[in-house]
Amino acid sequence: MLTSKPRGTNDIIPGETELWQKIEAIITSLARNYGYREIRTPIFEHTELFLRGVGENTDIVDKEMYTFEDKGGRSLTLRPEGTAAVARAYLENKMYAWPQPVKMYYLGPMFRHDRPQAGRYRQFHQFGVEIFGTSHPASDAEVIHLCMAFYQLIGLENLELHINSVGCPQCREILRQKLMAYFESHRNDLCSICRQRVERNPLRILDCKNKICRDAGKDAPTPLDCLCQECRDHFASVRRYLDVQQIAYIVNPRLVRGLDYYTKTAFEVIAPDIGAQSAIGGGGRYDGLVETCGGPHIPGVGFAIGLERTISVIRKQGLEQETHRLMAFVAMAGDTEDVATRIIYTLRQAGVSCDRDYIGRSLKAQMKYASKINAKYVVIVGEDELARGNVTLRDMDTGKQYEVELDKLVAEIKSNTC
RNA sequence: GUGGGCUUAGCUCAGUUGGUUAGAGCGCCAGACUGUGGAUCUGGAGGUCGCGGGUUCGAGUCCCGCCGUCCACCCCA
Repeated sequence: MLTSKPRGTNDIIPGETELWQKIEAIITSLARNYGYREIRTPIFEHTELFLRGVGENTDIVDKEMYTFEDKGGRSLTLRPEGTAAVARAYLENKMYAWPQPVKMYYLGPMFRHDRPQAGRYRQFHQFGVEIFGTSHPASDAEVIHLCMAFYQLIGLENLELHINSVGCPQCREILRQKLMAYFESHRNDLCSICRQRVERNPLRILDCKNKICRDAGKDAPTPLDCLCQECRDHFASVRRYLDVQQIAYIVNPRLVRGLDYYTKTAFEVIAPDIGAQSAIGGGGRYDGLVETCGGPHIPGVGFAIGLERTISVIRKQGLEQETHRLMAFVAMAGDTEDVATRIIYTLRQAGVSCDRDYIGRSLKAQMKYASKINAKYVVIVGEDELARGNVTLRDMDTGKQYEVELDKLVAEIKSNTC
């Protein structure tokens, strides 16, 4: 259909872009404030990057990638997330030779071929940050702090920060063994889906929403039970930093993140009341990722925030602010278009936003239109006033109006608004 | 990929047991003694009833398929 957008995509139209721009402005200044610099990577990458970076057994790679062949027969994929590409760019641009750590942020569209629903789209937008080159727990905490600071600046309330540690690969393997053994003996108490998970992905049984599985998994080992000493210390340290920064969090031993590259710290921000897809942001540490992409062993930590979901919370909580209004509408009464045109030019030069009628409306209709577009002032350029060297300035909020000399118009509007 | 709901004007929705030219509210455009918005009143424009089949003398209405959309599952932002 010529008149319908591809499934799961969205037009962001006037009336909405204002909010996006505001969020983008917050992101830019916030990231700079924390010492992050922007990176812009391609919208598509070699498919291989995501296969290895994100993990072949993840759902993202398994069934959600927009993969296509270019004319040279190369397999390319629209990026389903940001971290793998940033890791690639880190290596390709030899950033390991830069002063470490390297702190970067990105902002842009991601693509996943999912079935759309509330809070889930095939093209959606993420704001994310990455720190490469340090495994210091303070960097985990900083990333979490930055994440929460973003929501705070946006004005969101009632968010839950869940944190956990999924350990290093060694801890994870121990956990896997323990879980398989545990759920093997509780197999009959699981839902049909989780029964299949026992061998395939026992970790996910932990956060199954089914009550039966919750009960069955009540005494199951969690990642926290299997941490090695190093991972245990790291997690404790991250928590201390969070405490020092007075960030409220919930330790959720059942928090398991879906992407293969996560190690140690994992966190997720939950917003109740926006439907089933309530995770508005999440992240964690990925010490193995750069190595997986063919580089040296370089630790990393970061997060990604879903902008559509964030906006959904903004709307739910009634936080949308009024947009910038047009300062002046220049209305014409009689044969005054030449003068009006010059006035518009002068106003715009002076930084006063203004507009005019283009379809030959009557003065009344021009007033009506000015009112509808919520202009602050109407400048009435009429023959009578012009004879006196004046125009009429009408305040559309108060309804008061008076004549102003032509060359004092800009100053008059500016003095009233500043 | 799986399941369920929904599809009539720009938007929200009516539309009788199937029966002539498919309606309302809001919005849009205009008018109410010709230079003044919001209120009120009046008028106007705007619909292949999502698409394709089928049943019927006759389908917006009943049946089937498809598309789209919404919600949920899986999973994730």
